[in-house]
Amino acid sequence: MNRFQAKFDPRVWEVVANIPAGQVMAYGEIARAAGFPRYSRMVGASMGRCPDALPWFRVVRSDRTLAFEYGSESYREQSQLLKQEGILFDGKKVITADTDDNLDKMLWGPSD
DNA sequence: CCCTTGACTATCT
DNA sequence: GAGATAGCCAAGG
Repeated sequence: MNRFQAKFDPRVWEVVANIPAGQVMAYGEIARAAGFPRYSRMVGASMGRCPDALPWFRVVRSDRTLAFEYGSESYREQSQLLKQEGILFDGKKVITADTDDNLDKMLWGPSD
């Protein structure tokens, strides 16, 4: 087991694994959904060592840009995978079916 | 124990 | 809208 399994990870794993295809989620959103409101950086740190099974490419920044440097190899890999999921790009930003807050409701139900 | 670093975020200029 | 700042938590040197 790698460092991914440290402390809070199991929930993060679940949340990330449950991101629907064609949708993306921000680090902070994942952290919050997993029950760790301020752990966006920890999520990112863990994602860096995540197993292949995790759909890491569905994880983006809060502004919906990719976390990698624009044009880098990782960036292109992620963008390509996202495109395969049907996600389009608006320059550096990904375009999803809607905003990420509806994803929150998809996962946890319309609580409001 | 102090400092740096990191797939972050919100806020201010 | 882009760049700079401050807050944030954990891990490693």
